[in-house]
Formats: sequence, C-alpha cells, structure tokens
Amino acid sequence: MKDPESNGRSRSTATLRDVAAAAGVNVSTVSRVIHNKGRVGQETRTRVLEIAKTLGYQANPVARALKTAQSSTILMVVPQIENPIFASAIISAENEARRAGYALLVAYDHGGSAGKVIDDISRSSLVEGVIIASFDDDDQLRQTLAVTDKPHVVINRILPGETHCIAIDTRQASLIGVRHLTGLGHRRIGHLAGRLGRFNGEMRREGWALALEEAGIEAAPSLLAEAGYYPERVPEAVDALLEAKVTAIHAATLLTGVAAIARLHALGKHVPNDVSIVTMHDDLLARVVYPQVTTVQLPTEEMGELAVRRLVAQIEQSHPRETAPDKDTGDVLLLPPGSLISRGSTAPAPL
Amino acid sequence: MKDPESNGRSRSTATLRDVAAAAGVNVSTVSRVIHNKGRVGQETRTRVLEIAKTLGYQANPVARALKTAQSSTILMVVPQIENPIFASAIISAENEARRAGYALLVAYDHGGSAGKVIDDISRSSLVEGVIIASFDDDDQLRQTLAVTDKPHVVINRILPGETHCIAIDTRQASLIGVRHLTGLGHRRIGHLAGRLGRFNGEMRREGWALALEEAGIEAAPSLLAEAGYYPERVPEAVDALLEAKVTAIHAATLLTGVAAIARLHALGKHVPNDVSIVTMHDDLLARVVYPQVTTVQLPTEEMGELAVRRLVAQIEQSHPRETAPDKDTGDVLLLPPGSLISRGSTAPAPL
DNA sequence: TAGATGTGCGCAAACGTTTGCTCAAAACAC
DNA sequence: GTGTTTTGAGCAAACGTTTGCGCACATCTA
Repeated sequence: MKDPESNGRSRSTATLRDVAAAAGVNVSTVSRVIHNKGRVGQETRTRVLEIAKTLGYQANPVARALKTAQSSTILMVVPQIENPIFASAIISAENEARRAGYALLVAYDHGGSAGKVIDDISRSSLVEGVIIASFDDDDQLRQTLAVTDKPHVVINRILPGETHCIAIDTRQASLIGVRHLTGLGHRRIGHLAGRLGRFNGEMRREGWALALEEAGIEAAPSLLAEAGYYPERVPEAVDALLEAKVTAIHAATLLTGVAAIARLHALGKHVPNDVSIVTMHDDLLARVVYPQVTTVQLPTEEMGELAVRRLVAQIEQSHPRETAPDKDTGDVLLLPPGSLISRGSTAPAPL
Repeated sequence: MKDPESNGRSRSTATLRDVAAAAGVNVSTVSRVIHNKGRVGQETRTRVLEIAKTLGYQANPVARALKTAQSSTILMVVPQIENPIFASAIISAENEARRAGYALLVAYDHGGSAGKVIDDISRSSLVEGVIIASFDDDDQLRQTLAVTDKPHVVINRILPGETHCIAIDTRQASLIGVRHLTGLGHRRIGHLAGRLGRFNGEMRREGWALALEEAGIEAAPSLLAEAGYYPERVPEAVDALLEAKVTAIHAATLLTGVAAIARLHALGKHVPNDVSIVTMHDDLLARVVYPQVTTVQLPTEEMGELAVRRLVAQIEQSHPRETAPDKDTGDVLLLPPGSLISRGSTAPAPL
C-alpha cells in the first residue's frame, strides 16, 4: 500500500509490469507473448519469456478473470459425499477440471434444496457453470436450474426437459445383475428398491422387472421392498422379502446390499447358500465385507469426467477460447454400465 | 463489448455503477453503503440500499478480490476422499468455510506429493490458504509447506515443527477401545496396525500398548500385525494374529476392522464369540455390516471445522477484516476422541 | 521512387471494485 | 457574524490483466 513497487516484487509474485519493465517492453507485449497471441517479434518473444521465467511470473488469475469475465471455476453440488458414487464422481471431476484449467468447487447440499447452496456460493465466488446432483424432485430441481442462468449439467439422473444430463443406465445394470441370478437358477428374486418414484429408484426397479420378464417370472408386488438409501430401513425390507420366500435379492445400491447381507447374517441365514445378493457399483465396500459382494460396475468416474467436459464445452462455446470447440456436446447421455463382477454373495439357487 | 451500458444491465448482474447512476450518487458512495464503511447520510444510505435491492445488485467477487487482494477462497487437499474420515472433514469444512464467507476448493492428492496439486491450483485460482491432509512423510510435507508461502493448517497429523496442526488424539481413542476389551476380560489382544512409522499408525499402536500395560499385559510383537489402510492386506494380518491366539483384535481403522470381520467370517470364526473386534471412527460403515462394529467416536467434523476456523483466523490477521480477530489461534491441537460405542462386534472373552 | 502491404510494438481504455483525498455545505463555538 | 469542526459525498487512482487501435519502420511491387 505504501510502496507498491517494492511490495509487488518482494511480497507477492511478479506482475506483468515487472516483466515488461525488466524486458524494456510494454505490458501489452508481454501479455501477447504469454498468450501467444498477436504479432510479436521472435527475439522479443524469447527475451520476454526468459525474463518471465527468471522473475517467476505467474499471471494473476483474478485480474484475468475480471478482464475476461471468465473465472475458470466450476461448482459441483452433491447431496452426499459419503456415497461412493458421488465420491468417485467428485474425484474424477476434480481431475478433469484441473486438466481443463478449471478449479472445482465442491459443495454439499445438506438435504435442503440445492438452489440455496448455489446462490450462496455464486455470491461469494464467481462460478461459470454448475454440475449438479440432487435428490430434489423434478419440479424443485427444474426451478433451481431456472433461477441459475449459468451453464449446467445434471448428473446421476435424467431430468425430463433438461438438455444436459448425464446418468448411468442403471436399468441396464439391474438387468445384468438380475440376469446373473436367473442364470444361476433363481426364480424367486426380490428387489430391495431405492427410492421409488425417483429416477434411479425406478430405473433399477424396471431393470429388475425386465429381467424377470425375460425369464418368464412374474414380478409380484411381494417381491418388491423399498429401503431408499437408508440402511436402517433395510432389515424390515429384507424380512418382508424373506416372507415372500425369495432365494435371491437384488439390491438397488451397494450400501443397502451390504446392509441386507448383515441382516441375513443376523437372522442366521447363510449368504449365498440360503440367499444370494447382487447389487451394483463396485466400490471398496464391496470387497471388505463377507462374503464379498457380486455387483455390476458403474462408470461413475466417467460420469464425473464427462460432466465437466460437457460443462466446459458449454462454457467455452458461449465465450470461445483458443481451443478448438469440442464436438462432444450431445444432449442427454445415458452411460452403459460395466460388467458383472461375480463374487461370493451369489450362488446357484438351492434345489 | 459493443454496448457496455445495456449489456451490463441486460445480460449480467447489475454493477456498482448502475446502482450509483440509478441513485444519482457516485459509485464510491454506493460502495461505502454496501460495506457500512465511511460516512454516509442516513437518507442516501436507505435510498441506495433500496435501489440496490430492486436492481438485484450483487458485488462482483472477482473485482473485489482484485482490488483487495483477498479472494476468499481456501483450498483443502486430501489424499483420499472415500476415506470416511476425510469425507466428513470435507463436509464440515465446506460448511464452516461457507459460513465464514469463503469458498472451499477441494483437491485430491493422487497419492503423489501434495505440492504439485497445490501449485496447479494456485496457478489457476487465487487461494488464500491451504488445509492439507497428506500421507507424505514428514520431510516431504515440510518441503511442500515451505514452498507455499500461504497460510496453512495441517490436519489429521501433527507435523513436528509446524505450528498449525489439528489432529485427533487417536492414541487416546485406541486406549479407550482396548480398555473396553480388557474390561471384557480379554488378555490376548492383537493390534491390526495402520501404517507404522507414521503419525497415526504410531499413535494408535501406542494407545494399544498403553492399554495393555495398564492391564499388566505384555505387548508381545506377535500381537502386532500391520495392514496399513489396505483391506487387501488384512487377511494375512488377521491370520497372523490368530496364530498368536488372540481373542480380540483392535483395528487401527474402521475399514480394516470391517475387513478383519470379513476375514474371520471367511475362516469360520464367529465374531464376537471367538474373536472380538474394536476399532475407531463411527461411520455409516460401522452399522451396515454384521455384526455392527464397536468403535470409538472420532471428532472428524470438528477437525474440519476447526481447520477452516484457524485458517481463516490466520488469513484475516495478516490482512485484518472488520470482524474482531478470533482469539482461537492456539497452536498444535490434539482433539480428544468421543466415547466408545458398544455394538455387536465385542463380547466377553471366552472362558 | 512512390505507393501498397506487412510487421512489431506501444498507448490507453476497460473490467468492477475500494479507498485516500478533497471540498462544499452544514453544524457548531464564540 | 466570523472561525472552526464535523459531516456527506464526489473524484480519481489503483488492483493486474486483455485488446482494439494506431503508428513507425521494413519489405515488397510496379
């Protein structure tokens, strides 16, 4: 404040002006050199570059953001962080963002509406786009998105009417999982459902029903029990399925699948001899319990990565950068699941 | 670009100038009103405030950051996000940061050195401080911190020589857990160790040894098996402990504790009748397996929250804000663990 | 040799704030 | 009524960039 010159050099990083002065050129020249933009002579270019390096020049991202109105920051809102699906999506998103030169803000939507979170953050920070995963219902989410005029992509679900969504085809994942069971000779296969009436809950239920249909089995209502994402609701649901004499359970989420195994243990049932369990998403959790869980891989990392890729594409098409525009701007995207990982929780149906 | 006036109003949010113009005052006056700084007449103040509201004025955080050299952004680097300890620390940190008016960048240190990550991000974004959790060894981490001239606080470990560290007293947590076992009459208590030689690994081992000592039991080397944080190393370690005829195992982490239970199951041992298991950190995971895991609560959320509080205190003392300086700037902090949660994985020692 | 075309670079305005200075008017003291 | 303090608000510089414009000089073409 009192001695800007020396302050600028001693305390903080060198500024464009410092470099310019040292190189005996104008700041604009330095700027052009840095960005490889405009015409600059070869010798000045190398000289400037060299001086910039020795001075350790680092462009001030804030100043750049102010001038260009691009903050290179994106926001990702998730409803849970402990959910391994989101955890892995976050990791891959952060990575991809960094690679694309963006910083990723991660916010946690406390079960409340995501809108408030976005507002809060947009107020204190300038975000250029939002990746949003939310458990809000369709209308609520649409409303949230309507308020935010920024580019956005919705992940982990398809929001009808919304152009940019990336979800995983969990119907297909369910189909694969349940087919494995029918292939093992199971006929009475229960579905430990996620939240019915919501996108993912329904998709999974449909996949289960489809597989049964394929095998010529009726998807009786008694074979369906809802537990949402809440392990504490699992015991009751499992008990209901046992009541229906199932020999196998297809769990909509890894967590509830594991909880189901625990419940069966507690009841003295053997997994997989008495009851087989199959679920989806292959995470560490599937491998630390006994028996290890048969599951269907879900491309969660791909989802996170693609989300930022698409978001960045949107952002940069509104204010084009130097990079060639990515063609990858399809609309709704439903990623196919990976393959089935057969582990100890499934076995042929008892005779 | 071509018509800044209308652009400013129509496209983006209203600017300070817009408000000033509408109120018939100078921008500086508006600025002062917004910040409650300097002398402004009562009537102008209310008028400006009103106009600002109807125009939906939102201060541009980037411009402010440029002028004040405060970006109100902090960075948190963690080595794992799927580790429930970090996950909960992240959540609480993000929350506290938001409350304090800061945005939280979360980055994932890919097992590599944290230094590179910090560099990367600092380049693209202006962070004012860093919260860092790292598995790097002491020297490496010290080096990383030395390069970064920003305020920082280290969490999840005590780094000797570093002033701002917040860790959890896992020695005490181990002590509590193992005491529970000795209280149940166990005499042969194995320790499924974390990474020995590292802060947390050692603390936990020490706590275990201490509790044994208290009970007049020798901490024989055969009672110690290292598995790090890696579930895949657990089976072998558990087998070694069984070889040593343990009746109880104290696992250094929740994850390896759960994996130990799985291994015992696989071997046909009953938990807790044959072998009791106690571990630490009470997370969802502890409650979705069978039997549910006896564990010691860890104040991980408090750690995250305190970390940003301390960091913010550091930041604001270097360039004071209007808020009164928090007194809470003690140095190394070792948070006491919570209480023992007794669940199904522990039982009295077999006779 | 004169014009036309390029090339390399400086000038200065802008992005939206914050803040020290200045100064007129209002309020007070005597 | 004059002189002094206080109050309210405008002016303008600055934060570190980016970029359109323009100018001087070099290079070509006829």
